Amino acid sequence: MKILNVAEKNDAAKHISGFLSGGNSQRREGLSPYNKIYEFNYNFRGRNAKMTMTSVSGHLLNHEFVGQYRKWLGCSPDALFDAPVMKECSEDYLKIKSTIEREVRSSDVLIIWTDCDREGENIGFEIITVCQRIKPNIEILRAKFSEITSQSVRRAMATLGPPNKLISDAVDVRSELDLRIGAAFTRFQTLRLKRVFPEVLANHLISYGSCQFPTLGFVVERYKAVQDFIPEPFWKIKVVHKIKDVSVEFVWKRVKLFDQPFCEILHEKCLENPKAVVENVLTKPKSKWRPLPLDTVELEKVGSRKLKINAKETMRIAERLYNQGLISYPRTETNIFPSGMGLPQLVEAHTADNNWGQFAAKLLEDGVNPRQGKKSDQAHPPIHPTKYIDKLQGNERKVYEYIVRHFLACLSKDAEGLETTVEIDINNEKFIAHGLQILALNYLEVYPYEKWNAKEIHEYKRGQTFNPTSIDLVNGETSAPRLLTEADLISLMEKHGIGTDATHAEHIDKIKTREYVGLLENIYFVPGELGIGLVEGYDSMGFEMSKPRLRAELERDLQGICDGIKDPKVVLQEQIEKYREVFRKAVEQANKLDEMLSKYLNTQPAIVENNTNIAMGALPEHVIKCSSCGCGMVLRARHNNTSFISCLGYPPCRQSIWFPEKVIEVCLAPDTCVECGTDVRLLKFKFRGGTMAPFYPDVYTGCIGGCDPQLNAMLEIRQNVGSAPNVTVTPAVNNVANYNGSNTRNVTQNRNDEFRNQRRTQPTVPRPTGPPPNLPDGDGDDVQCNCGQAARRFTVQKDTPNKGRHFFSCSKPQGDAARCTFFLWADFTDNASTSNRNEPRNPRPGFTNTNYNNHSGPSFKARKRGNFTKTNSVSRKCGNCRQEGHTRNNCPNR
DNA sequence: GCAAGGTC
Repeated sequence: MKILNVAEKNDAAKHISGFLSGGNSQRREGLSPYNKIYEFNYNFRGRNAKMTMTSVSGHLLNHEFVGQYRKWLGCSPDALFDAPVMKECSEDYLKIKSTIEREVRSSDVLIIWTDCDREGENIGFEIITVCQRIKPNIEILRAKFSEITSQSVRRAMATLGPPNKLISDAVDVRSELDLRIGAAFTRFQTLRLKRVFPEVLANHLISYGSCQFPTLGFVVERYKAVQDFIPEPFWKIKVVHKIKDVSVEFVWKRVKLFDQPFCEILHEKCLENPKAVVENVLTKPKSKWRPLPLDTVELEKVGSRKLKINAKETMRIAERLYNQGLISYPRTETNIFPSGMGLPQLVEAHTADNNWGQFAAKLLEDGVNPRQGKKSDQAHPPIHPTKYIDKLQGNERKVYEYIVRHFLACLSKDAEGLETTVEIDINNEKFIAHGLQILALNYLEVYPYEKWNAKEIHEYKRGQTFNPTSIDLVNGETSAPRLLTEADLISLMEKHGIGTDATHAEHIDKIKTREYVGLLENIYFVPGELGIGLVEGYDSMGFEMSKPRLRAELERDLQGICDGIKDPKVVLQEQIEKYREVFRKAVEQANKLDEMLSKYLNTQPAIVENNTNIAMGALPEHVIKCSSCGCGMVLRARHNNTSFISCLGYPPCRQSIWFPEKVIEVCLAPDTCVECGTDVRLLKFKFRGGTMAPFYPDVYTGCIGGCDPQLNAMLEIRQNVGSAPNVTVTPAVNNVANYNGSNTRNVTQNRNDEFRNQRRTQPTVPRPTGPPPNLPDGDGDDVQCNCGQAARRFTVQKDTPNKGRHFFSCSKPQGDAARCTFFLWADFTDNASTSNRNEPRNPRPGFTNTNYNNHSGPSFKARKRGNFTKTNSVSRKCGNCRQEGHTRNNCPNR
């Protein structure tokens, strides 16, 4: 028994196989240099199994538009709400995919070890998709683990279960929506605004994204709050009691008042009888808590706030440290150390350091005592050092040192102090003062990023009275809020669920790159003209494009999908419709965007029309669904006026159907095929005279969807077999068949019913389709080939839909130079009474790779035999019974 | 030339 295990990343594969094998796994190379293969033996369900463990690197497949929809001018941006999308493997990950495809061939079971979060479940299904294409019946199991420790992975092996499709579906919905909405608005904005403001925005990419826009929105909102702020004067009473050098300030319990005369009266009252009476003295222990184990968001915030390294750069450095094996995985939401982490050993490694070594040693003596948070992503432990090093420089050193100090601090003890609170009364006005005495710094000794200042206070006793040194009326005014720092922005994103811990820094970086925002004094975020113009432009239309609400609503729907309450198809469609409507109105009111941007860019807008047709032609209609990837296939013309059908999934999907030279013209007929369904459009052909079998008139409307194998054979329809496309049709939530939207579907359906009724009452071209006669290969009865000799009967041997079917061909051996290219299906000559039109023998051939004979030789007309001439004349013989006086359409022998 | 989400 062989079991293929696939983890989300190499690091996880390495550790999981290490734990499962007891450290006895063998490593070998995969096709991707970054994703190794680990092998070991394992007792699985009481049997000795050979375990193979490899990994992906995050998502293996990505949603992409297909064909011309990828091109910016290939379609109108609003078409992107319906355009076919597929999940495909990007170039960079082909080697990973190939490794998995290779390994699964010899495997009996597939175990998914991706991270146990939503994205992980989806990545799991991507792996499953790839594996099932190679091995459709492979048994699939999901390992669920909350951390990568020996105990946890063994428990996961003991509790294997099915993967959760609901969770994966939710991610697919999110991913498809992000693509459709992002691309539609980005193209619309960019293409329009470059024409409206050619001097300023000609070379700008003006992107929209469901995370980047709310992030921009936070910056604009705070900036406007600062701009719009109107200071308000206030007044308060301040009491100071100074003895020698120590000055104690008592704060008014009313804090401050905005009513000056009232405040003056209270102040006067205090001055009338200024004796302070101590009403209460309370001294109690106070601690300052050590930090929680470090997660990504905290690292980014501290990087920005304390180390003065922006979040993106902090993460880049952290990744580098991780890749050198110096720290644990830096993208984690976990702030709880799992049991069995071996924390003392990790601390031990730092005892030799000149700066924090002593602290580490003392920590070991006292015993580690990790503070426990409440968050776990069930995949990664908190960020911690995994190896000691003292040779780092610059920012790498700063980040590493912070991670080490944070690690030691969170395992240490809270700082301890004594806080004294003194409450006094001056003629019925209450005041309060605090003092702080620090007893033990504890974690603060190793954690210079936080301060805790002692505050001296005199000794007071309850009931004591004293005369304050001063009782002053102080005035001030309220001040505007601060502009946002990067740390503030990350906090807001986290609070509103914008992005993930792994992507906050990227969204912030993106709005900087797009010039939507800039930095003031290198710290504070301010919107640029473009950023504020866009936000206010959409605001003026009444859309909350830059507010977090839309994303939060989607998040609720996604949770509903995960919980099995909501249908992913419905959620996807509802969201698409919602944004399609917003898009439609945005296009309608695009001048508001122009006006707002004009104000901020200080440039007059050029007048452009309000539509989305920005240099793109009409979209081609689908002929048929691609048998390989499920996208639509469309009719295209070559330079030499010949036609072919190609998949919209090109280039990843290279399926195509080439028509032979006998087809002079081909175009779409108005109807779809009643037998093959609404996915298949009828085609109107014009054939070169005499090149087709007799019952096909020169102008013929037919179906290549599979219900008419004769037609397919005569048109030499075959699959262009290239490399297997690296595509997967988007499952469940989208397919090409319904891409025209519900209204169009109904119309098509109605039209189709009409056509079906017509076909019931009107004779149409019959198709000799019955089962192949059970004949031995041999002489061709009275059938002659183009050489004028008796043709030989053969049977299709290849494993195709035509397998077992008989055909006639030249009797000379293959390779003989004199051999002619004659080809004729035997059932063309059989009595059609054996056929059953309602049960086509090739229900959906899917353009198989049958190597039909080459028809480029002499035409049927040139190799005329009595019963194979054009049939569009009543003087010729019937294609069905070969009698004269009628055609196949009205053959009495059918 | 587009999103957001994973990760060497």
